[in-house]
Amino acid sequence: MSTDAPGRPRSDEAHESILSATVELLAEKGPSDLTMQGIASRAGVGKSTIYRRWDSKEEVVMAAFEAFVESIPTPDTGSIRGDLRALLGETARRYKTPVGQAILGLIPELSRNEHLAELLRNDVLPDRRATVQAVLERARSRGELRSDVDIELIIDLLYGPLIYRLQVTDDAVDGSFIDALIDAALNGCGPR
Amino acid sequence: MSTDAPGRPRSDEAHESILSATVELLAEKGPSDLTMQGIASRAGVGKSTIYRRWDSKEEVVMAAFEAFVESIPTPDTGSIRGDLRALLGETARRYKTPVGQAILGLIPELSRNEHLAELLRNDVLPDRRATVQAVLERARSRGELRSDVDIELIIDLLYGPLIYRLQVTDDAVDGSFIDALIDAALNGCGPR
Amino acid sequence: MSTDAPGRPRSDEAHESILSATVELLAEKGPSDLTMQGIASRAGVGKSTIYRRWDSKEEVVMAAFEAFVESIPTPDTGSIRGDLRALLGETARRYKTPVGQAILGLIPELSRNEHLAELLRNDVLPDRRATVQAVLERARSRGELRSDVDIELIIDLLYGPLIYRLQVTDDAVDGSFIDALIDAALNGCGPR
Amino acid sequence: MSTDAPGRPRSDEAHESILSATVELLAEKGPSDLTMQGIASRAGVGKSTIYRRWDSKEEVVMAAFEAFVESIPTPDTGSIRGDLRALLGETARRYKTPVGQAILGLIPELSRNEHLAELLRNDVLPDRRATVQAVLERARSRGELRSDVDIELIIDLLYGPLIYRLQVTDDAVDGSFIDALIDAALNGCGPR
DNA sequence: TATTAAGCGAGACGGTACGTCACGTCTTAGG
DNA sequence: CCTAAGACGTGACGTACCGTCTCGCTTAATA
Repeated sequence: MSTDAPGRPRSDEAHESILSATVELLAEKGPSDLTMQGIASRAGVGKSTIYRRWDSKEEVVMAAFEAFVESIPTPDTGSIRGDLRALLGETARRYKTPVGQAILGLIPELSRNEHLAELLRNDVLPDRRATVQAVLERARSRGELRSDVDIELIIDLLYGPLIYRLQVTDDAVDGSFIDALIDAALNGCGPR
Repeated sequence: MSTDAPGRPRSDEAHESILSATVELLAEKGPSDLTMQGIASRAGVGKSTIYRRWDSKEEVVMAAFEAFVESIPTPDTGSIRGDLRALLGETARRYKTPVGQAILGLIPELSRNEHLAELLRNDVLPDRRATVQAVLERARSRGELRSDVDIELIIDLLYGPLIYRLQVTDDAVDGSFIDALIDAALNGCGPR
Repeated sequence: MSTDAPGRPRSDEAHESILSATVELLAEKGPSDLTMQGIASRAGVGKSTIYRRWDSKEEVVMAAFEAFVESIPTPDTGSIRGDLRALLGETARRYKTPVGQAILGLIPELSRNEHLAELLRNDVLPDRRATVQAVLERARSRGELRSDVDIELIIDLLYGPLIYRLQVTDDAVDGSFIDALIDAALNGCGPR
Repeated sequence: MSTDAPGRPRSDEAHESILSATVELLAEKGPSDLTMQGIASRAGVGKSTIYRRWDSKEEVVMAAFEAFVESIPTPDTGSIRGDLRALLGETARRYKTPVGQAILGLIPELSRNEHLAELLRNDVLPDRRATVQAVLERARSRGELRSDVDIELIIDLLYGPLIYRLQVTDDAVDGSFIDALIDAALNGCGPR
């Protein structure tokens, strides 16, 4: 008994080489110089092999993104400050790589492409949320956080400024910025 | 005596109808269906009349943005919470408009297009910075802020999460979020 | 003891359904909309089953032609006029059918495809030549033709105008045209 | 007062270089290796400049034909045999050229493409008819033809065999064939 | 008042990428 | 070794925009 589809199965090799080629070309030339023919020839593949799997360039890029971004490991340094410093540092580091830059370049696509947005919101963000949540739970049990803190809010509070700097102002995102950011998030800017 | 350039002067009417057409088309069809020919024919203008004024579609959109988004008035409600609530509420409202969406879509272009980045960083951001600074100065003189607070940091802390939500997570950016954001920025999430 | 090739023998059923499908599709959609995939799926056959038997689409079509066009029976009415009228009438009738139209459509392929041209010239034309020759020999023995008449020339003289009308001018090819053609071929257009 | 269309006029230079490139490539590589991109780059022209003028490759080829095949001059040798020999000889010569071959290849398209058929029947055939008619009228006035001869029939009788040979049988179309053809058309093949 | 020089709407220009389609070959599992 | 199915690499198709160029025509300041 067989449950396979009839005919020649799709090539895993082609699948992967398409995604690799996409990542490489994004890193080398940026999203606006990414072409389907370019991906195809870098991957050693026909264009139709790409279109058989995805409907548009954006979907290919998103698939490449998913394949590329493995989960950031959950840090456990014993303090919330250490954990967050590790987490944000690694996040910043990744987004500064060429591929990370390319991924940032995809963000505005989210508002146009519902499928892409769903992919991100269902597959990528929950993963990050789980990591941050683990860190915050431990912090709360150590009394480093108020008990009523909203996890979504604190994610926004930490990642929002980080991505904002990387994208918009291009100000430095270094250790001292991350420390200041954590400090502000924990202590606030109001009078003590 | 005249210092005018010789020849027929550029038509203010054409200028404005181009920007209006751009805004209309952005609103109607979204940024990715915006074409120069589309702008030109909606505006009743030749394409070269557009290219005589701007170098690319992005610059037209940016100009439409500048023309459309007049400076947000500096609020003065008597408390930092009220002022920030007004400021962030208006900012969020504007970014939710079609043109605001289009502007958000230009963000990734910033890392590739130095001219665009300069436009934004020289013309738009300082304006906002001045507004926020005025609000914060008054707050500081009322004792609502620590004296050593970093104005860049607090801008990041307020606008970063806001834009992050609008762009990435598409979570609600409403009054209660803004209140929570202000609260977190002022009081922090750490133990009291 | 067996002298057959090893393995599963080729399916006669597949063979015939390919040729039938080819004829049907030629009749329905014309040669330029004929695709191998179309033949295969109409025949309920895989593309490679076709390519195992023929090297190209043209050869499939030619094979379909051979299978479809059986030889026109040699008429014997007692006069050259009657014989030629029967022969040309039947030829015209066949070329007016959808499949006949499709065959006419293959003619220009002859100058590009040597293999196709050979097939036609070795298999189809000699057959026709023999038929015409039989008719003419009888006519000559009855004194209805000059003794030195060139059979190739008279074939050209009869079939050329017929096919020319069918293909090029789309003028009527009916009984009275055929009569006029035969008359002209026998008596000429010069003064009596 | 101006009757010009608005906007930049179409370039005659581009027009002609497209047709020349088409003819060159037909001659060099044959009709089946003729591509639009090939024509465009040989002509130093964008593909859209071609598509702005013609709807398909076939129409480009037809236009190249019209541009290439200027009208055959009406011969006047003093005898019908001489005139027809000149006319058919020149016709045969032209159809043997690469472009002529390409035109022959277009014939089956006539039964599918009404626009193409009209082009041929309105522009090309009447011209030829007029030429033949002039020759035949003179012949008739010299008593070289019966008075009741049907001009369409004699055109078919002369051109049909000629094209038939060129297309189908690939037999020689030379001086002696043309002489025999004229002789048969004038005197017929029946007994004297 | 006539000249002049740039702007104007229109639309053609040379390009380039798109997504589709058919080609002829290859690779499955099964007969 | 055949079969049906269908994926494969290739390459042409015709479309849509890009940003530039070329028309004939305003439009105002200058001479």
